[in-house]
Amino acid sequence: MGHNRYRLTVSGRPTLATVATRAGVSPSTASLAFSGSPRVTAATRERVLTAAAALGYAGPDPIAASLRRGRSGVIGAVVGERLLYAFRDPVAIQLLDGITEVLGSHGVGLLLLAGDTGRPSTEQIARIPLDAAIFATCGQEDDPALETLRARGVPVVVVEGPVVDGVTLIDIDDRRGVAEVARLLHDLGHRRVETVAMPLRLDGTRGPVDASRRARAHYRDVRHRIEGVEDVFGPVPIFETASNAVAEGITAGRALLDVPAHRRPTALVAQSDVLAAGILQAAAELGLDVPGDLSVAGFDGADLHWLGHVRLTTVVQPTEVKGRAAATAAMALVAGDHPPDVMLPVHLRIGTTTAVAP
Amino acid sequence: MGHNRYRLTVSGRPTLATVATRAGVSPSTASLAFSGSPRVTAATRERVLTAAAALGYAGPDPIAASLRRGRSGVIGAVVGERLLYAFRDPVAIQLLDGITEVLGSHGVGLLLLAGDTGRPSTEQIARIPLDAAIFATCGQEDDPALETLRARGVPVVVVEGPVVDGVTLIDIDDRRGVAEVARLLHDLGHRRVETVAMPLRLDGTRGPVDASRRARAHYRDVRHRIEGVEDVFGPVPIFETASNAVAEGITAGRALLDVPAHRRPTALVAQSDVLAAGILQAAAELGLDVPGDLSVAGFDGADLHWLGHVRLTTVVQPTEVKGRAAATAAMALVAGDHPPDVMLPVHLRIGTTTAVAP
DNA sequence: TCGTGGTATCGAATCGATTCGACGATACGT
DNA sequence: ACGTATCGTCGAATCGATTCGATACCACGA
Repeated sequence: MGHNRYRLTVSGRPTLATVATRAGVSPSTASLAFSGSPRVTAATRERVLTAAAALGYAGPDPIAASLRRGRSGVIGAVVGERLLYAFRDPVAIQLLDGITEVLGSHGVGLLLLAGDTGRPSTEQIARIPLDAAIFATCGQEDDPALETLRARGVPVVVVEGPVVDGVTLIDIDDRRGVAEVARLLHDLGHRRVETVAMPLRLDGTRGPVDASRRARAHYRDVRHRIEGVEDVFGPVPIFETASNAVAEGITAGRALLDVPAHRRPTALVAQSDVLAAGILQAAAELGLDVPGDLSVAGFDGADLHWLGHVRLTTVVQPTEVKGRAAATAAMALVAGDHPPDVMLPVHLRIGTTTAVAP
Repeated sequence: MGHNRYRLTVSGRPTLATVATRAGVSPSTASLAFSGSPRVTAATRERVLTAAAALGYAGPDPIAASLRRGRSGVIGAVVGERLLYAFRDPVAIQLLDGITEVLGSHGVGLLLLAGDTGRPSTEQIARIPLDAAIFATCGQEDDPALETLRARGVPVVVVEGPVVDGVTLIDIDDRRGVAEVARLLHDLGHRRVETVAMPLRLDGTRGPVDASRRARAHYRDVRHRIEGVEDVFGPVPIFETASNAVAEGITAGRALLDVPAHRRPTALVAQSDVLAAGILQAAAELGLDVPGDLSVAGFDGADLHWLGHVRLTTVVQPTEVKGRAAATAAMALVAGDHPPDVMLPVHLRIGTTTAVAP
């Protein structure tokens, strides 16, 4: 038999060099064979593959290939909260679904960056090889994780997050969408309207929002959805929830609806369908008829399968498209391109939860 | 200034060698400084860190470190279905939450391996550097992805999946749990009992299960949950759903309950809380009183926040613990250990959906 | 027969860090 | 003052593949 001209692994699993030697070719050729390059003869490729099979070699080590290629095939999705909470949000799930759809078709994997403290640990970001990161459900402004990633040279895509230089933004027209629903309510004669907001900051605060609190809001989309209401009604009372969850919607609903009828709002604009669902539940508890006594509108167009036959009036956003756009932008960044920001349209969907003011 | 004794990167981002040169130390020392080794003086570490800051070097490249260390810091979670469906399952989410809790504390990331075809693509598995993989919500027997992973030498943990040699199994006592709930129903006088099963295979089949279909079941837990009922009642009719979703529970409920009263079961044992929730909805539609006319039991102990005040009788499994156990086992495998299989206990939780037979 | 063009394969450099054993210097004990 | 620990730093090998430019080979035409 031929002597070994290439360094072989001392022990353990075979490497490409082992396979090459066994097939009687150079490592370079073996590599070409595995990558399916047309520069290698079918016969040679066959020999290499046979040798690999004989040695139990399952293909080039992804880590080594990553180093050489300069990319790992992993893209991170930053979901600020711990998984359990983040994934109670049907919008988050659908967004990630859209992302994986695109990434999967490129053979790239999606890695979840979560943190019970609200941020993924810097340690994690430092240790894990990421080709790019997508800020999915946590577009907090002034995010330290975003800074860390950029310092490492990891390209970043932000979904409905802060406007940062050099970061691709995938956005929807929150403000116009909410304004449309507000316009609808106004046309229906509503004048006592309040809005139930998603958290302005992740500090567990819950309750009416004053000017100073509002000025310190961390999330651009939350601000825009407030402004949309104000575009039609001018200043309205804002009730902030501690998280985007049904239970929070219930709490908010009870707080706002369990008051004397003359002070009770005739319509509530929730910043998400999940919150709206909670409000509906609170209204039912209090014996209020929707939409007879109260109109309720949401945002997202999520399919809340547990809502039963109620069709929520809402602003439908193309969540899955948003996810695909984010992933596509991320892939472009990895390829060295400079994808443009994306602004996606939203549209009003009128359901059975809004009617003329009582 | 000193001449460069170490090879520096020709252009682009600085490397550890660049930093080392600037700090006037060797690359080895710089590496030690970054890893926080006690073998390096505080003063030296300071010099290195200062040099790094000056150069805009954010720390060692994770890919290169991965190659040298032989691990990537990424663990894959195989969720068979596409994300959108997999994450409608509250149990899956809670399981993943438990997993990330442990992984996060080790600075390791969780990568989702999904596939709308039902399996993650082999291509993906080949390209992405994985230290280990956890089969989370798809313990299908004879899974090609499992084979691929093992061929690549990726350690595998299976949650409630097939029994495979050399693969760590995290299991719960499905059969005993279901038997307990069946015993309860039996003691309550129920004799016409049927069971609503999760998919036996992922082929979209829905309806009564005959012997041949049952023999071709792909999932061990599904089989065990059937056997648990049979342990008490002997052979019972089995209705298979096409997926573990509320809508499927509704469909099953309608099929089984919309029949003449004398043929209608007095109790239904669902293989999951999600399916049970659907059954409850179907029963309500048909005007059946639960638990007056019909007793319903589930499995999982998931918190279905949309169920309202109904407390489902169910078999509670420690889902989050299961996730933590899986992640812990995965970490052990990465470290070269041979973690033992784990069998977790379950317990019956009696709610308001079961009562004496009518 | 020799030159030329095209092609399949090969060599060697390279990606960027980690780690182990070696080495020099300092401190200490006698 | 000299031998010996101790401690901090350094050299060099190594992880395993990819890729570009070079080379060897073959066929073909003049």
